[in-house]
Amino acid sequence: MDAGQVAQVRRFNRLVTRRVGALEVNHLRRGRPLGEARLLFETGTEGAELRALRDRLRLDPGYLSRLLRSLEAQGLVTVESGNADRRRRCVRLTKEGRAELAAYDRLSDELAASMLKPLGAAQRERLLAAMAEIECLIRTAEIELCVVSPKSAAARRCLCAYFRELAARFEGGFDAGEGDPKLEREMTPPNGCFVLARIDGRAVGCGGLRRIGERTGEIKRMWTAPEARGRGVARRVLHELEALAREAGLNTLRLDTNRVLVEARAMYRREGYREIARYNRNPYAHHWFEKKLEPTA
Amino acid sequence: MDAGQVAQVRRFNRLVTRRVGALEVNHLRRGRPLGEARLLFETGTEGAELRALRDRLRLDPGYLSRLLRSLEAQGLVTVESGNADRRRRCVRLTKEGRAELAAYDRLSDELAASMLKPLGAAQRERLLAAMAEIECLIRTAEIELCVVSPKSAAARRCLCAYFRELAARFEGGFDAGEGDPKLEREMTPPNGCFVLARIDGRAVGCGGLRRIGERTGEIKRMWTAPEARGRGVARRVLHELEALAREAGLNTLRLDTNRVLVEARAMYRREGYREIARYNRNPYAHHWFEKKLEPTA
DNA sequence: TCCATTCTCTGACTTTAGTCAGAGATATCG
DNA sequence: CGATATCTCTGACTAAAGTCAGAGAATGGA
Repeated sequence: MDAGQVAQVRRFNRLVTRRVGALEVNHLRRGRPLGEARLLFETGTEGAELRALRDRLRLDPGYLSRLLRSLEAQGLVTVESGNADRRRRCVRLTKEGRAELAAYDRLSDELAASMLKPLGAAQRERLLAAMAEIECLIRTAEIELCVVSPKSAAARRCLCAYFRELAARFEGGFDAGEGDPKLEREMTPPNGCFVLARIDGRAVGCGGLRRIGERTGEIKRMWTAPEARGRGVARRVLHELEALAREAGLNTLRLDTNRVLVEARAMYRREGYREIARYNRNPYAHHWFEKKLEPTA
Repeated sequence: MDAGQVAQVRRFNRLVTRRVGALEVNHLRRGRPLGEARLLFETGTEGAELRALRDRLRLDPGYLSRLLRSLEAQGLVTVESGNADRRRRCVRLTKEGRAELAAYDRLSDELAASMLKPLGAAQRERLLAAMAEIECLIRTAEIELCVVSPKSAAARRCLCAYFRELAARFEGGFDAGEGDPKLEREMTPPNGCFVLARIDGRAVGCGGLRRIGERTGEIKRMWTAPEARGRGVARRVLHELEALAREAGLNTLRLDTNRVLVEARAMYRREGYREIARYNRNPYAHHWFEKKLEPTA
C-alpha cells in the first residue's frame, strides 16, 4: 500500500470528520448535551436494553444511568425491568420522546439535504454513488473473522442457509440431510477448522478446511449470505483459511464446486486456484481446483 | 431531491462519523485532551499565528491561551510576539513538539492504512476513487457565493489572474491594461453586479453581469482559479448571475467567448446557452451565446 | 440453599470544554 | 498627542463528560 493511497485516505478522513462530524455535533443536539441526544437517538422508537446501549455507545454504567435519569426527568423516556431477566432493564420512548426523536430526524434530513442542495443533478448522482461505494467498502473492511466450531449455533445457521441455497440452485437439487457429521468432525482441530465471518456481530459467511492428505487440505462449505455479497466476504474467509492451512504445514489446497456456482468459480480463479482433474467422487461437483501455497504469507 | 437520496446521505454521514470520527477521536489524542491534540496538529511544523488558530479551530481567546500555556508547560511549543505587529503572537513547535507531531502523523497513517488493509487491490482502488470523488463534491458544495464590488481587493485579484490567463492562452495575446473602468462600473448596481466564489475564504472564481438592453444582460469576466477547476465553480457563479438577472427583470442573457476556451464553451452549452450570430465587436470573441431565462427559477 | 456472577444504581469524585469580564500591552487614526 | 481599537492574557466561573467504588437486586449453577 503506497504513501499516496494513505494520504488520500487521510485527506478524506480529515475532511469528513471536519465537515460532516462538526455539523452533526452542532446541529443535532437541540439544546441538549450531546450525550443525551445520542442516547435518545440510539434508543429509537423500538426502545432498547441498557446493556445494548452501553455496548453500542461505549458508556460507563454509572454515566448511562445518570443520563437516563435526566431523560426520564424530562419526560422523554421510561425505564422498566425486562420480563425475561429482571436485572436487564429496558428504555422506551414516551410520546414526548418520540416527538423529540422525530424532530431529530427532521434535522438530520435537513442536514443531508443541505449537502445535496448546492449540487447539480449529475453531481448529486455522483456523490450518492460514491457514498454508496464507500459505505459498502467500509463495511467490507469491517468483516470480522473468527475460528469457531462447526457445531456452534452460528455455524449451524450458516450451514443450514448454505444447504438450503444449494438445494434451490443445484439443477438436481441437493440433499444434505443433517449435514455430514464426519466432515464436521474433520473441520475441527487438529484435522482442520471452520471460519465464520461476521459483520456487526451478524454471521454473514463461513468456510471450512479439512486435511485430506499429508500436506494437502480441502476447502469446504464456503458460503456468503445473500445480503453481504459483493463485499469480499468469501475472499476474506478464503484468505483466512489459507493462512490457517499454511500454519498447519499444508502446501496444497483443493476444492470442488458445482457448475451453477459461477461467481464462486470466478472468485477461486481470481485467487489463484487452477482447475484440475476430478480428485474425488462428490456427485454434486463439476469443477475441481487446486492452489499451491507459498510458505510465507 | 427525493427521500431516497436524503436517506443515502444520512446513512453515509452516520457510518462515517461513527467509524472514522470515533476512531480519530480515540486514536489521535495520545493521552492528551483532544483540544490540545488538535491545537498541536493545527500548529504544524511551520508554526502559526494565534489569530489564525482561533479562527480555524473556533476557539475562545481565553481558552486558546490556556491550552497554549499547557502545551508550553509540557515543553512542546513556544509562543512569541510577531515582529510586524507585536500584539499578534506566534506559536512554534519545539523539537519535542515536532517529535510529538510526527508521532500523531504516524498514528494517522496507521489509521488510514488500517482502513485499506482488509481490502483487495481492486477494492482499494474503488475506495480511493470514491473518496476522491466525495472530497471533490463536498468541496464543491462548500463554494460560497457573494455579490461584491468589482473594485474590491478580492475581485481585483481574480480579475488580474483572469487577464493574465487570457494573455497566456489567447493566440494573439490579450491586453486588458488596467481592466475596463466602464465595464466595471456597469457591473455594479443598478446596472449589473459582480459575483465572487470562495472556498474556505479563498477567492476561487468570479463572474459579472451587466445590462445591455431593456431586458437583456451580458455575462462577463467568468473565471475559475486553476486549482478549483472541475468542481462546478463556474456553474454555480453562472446560476447565481442568472438568478440575479431574473430578479432584475431580465429575460435574455448573452455572452461571448474566445475559441481557445473550449471548456467554457462546453459549460455554456450544458447550461442551456445556444450559439448565436455575432452581437458585438469584441475583437477577442469567436463565439456568441444566448439563453432565454424562464421567469421562475 | 448458598455462592459467585451479572446488572443497574448512587454518590463522590476528576478532567475537559467552554464562557465571560476585565486588565494590560500594542497599534492605528485623527 | 490622545482616543480608540485590537490582541492576548488571567481569574473566576459553569456545564458536560467521564471514572470509580460500593451497594443492592436478580440470576444461575453447584
